[in-house]
Amino acid sequence: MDALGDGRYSIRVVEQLTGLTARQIRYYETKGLLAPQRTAGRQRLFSAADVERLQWIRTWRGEGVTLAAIKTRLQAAKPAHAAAGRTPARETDAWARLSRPALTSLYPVSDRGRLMEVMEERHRSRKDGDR
DNA sequence: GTTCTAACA
DNA sequence: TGTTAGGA
Repeated sequence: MDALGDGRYSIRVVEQLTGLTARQIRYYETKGLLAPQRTAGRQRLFSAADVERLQWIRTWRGEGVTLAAIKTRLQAAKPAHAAAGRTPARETDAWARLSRPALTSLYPVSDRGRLMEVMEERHRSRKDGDR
């Protein structure tokens, strides 16, 4: 039960992808850090964007950033222009700083295989020293 | 069988 | 946070 095939992931897959526990993921949602869509049965369906947000949450949390501060960063990073369906006029906003460059910095790899390895490493460190 | 919410360890 | 109860 993993890939839903259409860019949406079950919470279990998101656990593997982010190295977070389902408990944490649900908790972050209650804190308003993300709002994955739901199935009719109320099960969460995470988009790639949701996964990306969670990866940032995990990274920042590891740096000691509080959830409140992370929420602010994510809100700043949230591209209002995306919802508006147009390109942002200013490339100097938070979104521009936090998107491509930051992700590239976190995962300086271009092949999916290596990316999965990196995430797996993070997943393994979840239970111990990484906190 | 998987995920959900709520609540307690 | 982890874990479990009790449902959907």
